[in-house]
Amino acid sequence: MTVMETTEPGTDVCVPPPQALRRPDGRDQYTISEVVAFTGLTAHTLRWYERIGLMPHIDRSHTGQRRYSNRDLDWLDLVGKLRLTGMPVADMVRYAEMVRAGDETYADRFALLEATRRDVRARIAELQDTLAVLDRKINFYADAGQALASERSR
Amino acid sequence: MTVMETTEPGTDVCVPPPQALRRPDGRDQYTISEVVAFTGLTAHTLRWYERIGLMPHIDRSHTGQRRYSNRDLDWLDLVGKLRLTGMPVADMVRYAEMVRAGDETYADRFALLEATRRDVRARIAELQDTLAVLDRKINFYADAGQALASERSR
DNA sequence: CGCTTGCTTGGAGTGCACTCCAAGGTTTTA
DNA sequence: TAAAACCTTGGAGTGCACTCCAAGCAAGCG
Repeated sequence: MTVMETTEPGTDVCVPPPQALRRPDGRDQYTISEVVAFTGLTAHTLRWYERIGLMPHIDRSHTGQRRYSNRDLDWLDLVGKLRLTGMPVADMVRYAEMVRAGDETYADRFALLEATRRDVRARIAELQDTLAVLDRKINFYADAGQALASERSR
Repeated sequence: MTVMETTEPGTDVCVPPPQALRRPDGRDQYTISEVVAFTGLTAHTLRWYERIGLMPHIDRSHTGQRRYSNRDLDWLDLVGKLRLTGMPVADMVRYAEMVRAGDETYADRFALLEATRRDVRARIAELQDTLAVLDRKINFYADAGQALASERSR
């Protein structure tokens, strides 16, 4: 009875989304469920993105169903990337608004992208720092494990 | 009258925490507000970490106030690093429980650290991918900005 | 035609990680 | 010694990013 539109929550142990399904080009009209398959987002989330102004206007079929274009999918790709950087959705909405506003926002958009790039570089540096800590700790655990093992066998 | 224990929310535009104040060694007793200064966490968060089992038992003064040790600060450093990786607090709690449980959890802890390292590497790769996208977009914007500027001056 | 599957809406609910509050006891500074 | 700053608790509140629900319309198939 109920709509089954979640992406299976069972077996997502080591698989990302199933390669996020490359979209077949040659078409420029996709239903929401196709977009779900391409992006790994849920239909809920896609509609929510639209409500909060994160999406441009999405075409509709004659019966009112959403028809996403390749352009829309490109935008969703960018949104996905920005999401990975930890950028708040509200900031992305502001960016989307600037895009809609047109040419006079070029400078601001440019600045926002550069600031984001700076943040991403900083986050990469932090993560590499963390990686170093993990490496040290893992080596320590490996050694300690050795010690424990030899103690046990003694 | 009220407790003033937030770290000033006004001017945090480009400063991280104020270098997170290196702790002066030679001591092994710190009040909660000193720990706030060292870690950049709020006192609220420190107490919350304790409630949920993320901290080992923290010493108390004879009147019941918390006295953090260097060991505790080291643990908070690790927690901070893990937090940067996006590890959920619940997972950190599980790790803390394993540490408390002792030797028989060595293998599990080792595995958890290695899995985390794998995740961190993956996230770094994602971010570098995103960086590439941003670079391309920024170059595009720079060119388009040039075009606009020359158009305006025409 | 009926059945299944898919899409629509606004609004309410969820989970996470804090964040704050009130009311009171403690410690430090003047 | 008095005022100011700091610490304690349990429980309630906040903000974000979804996530779900009910009720209903629509499309394809045997």
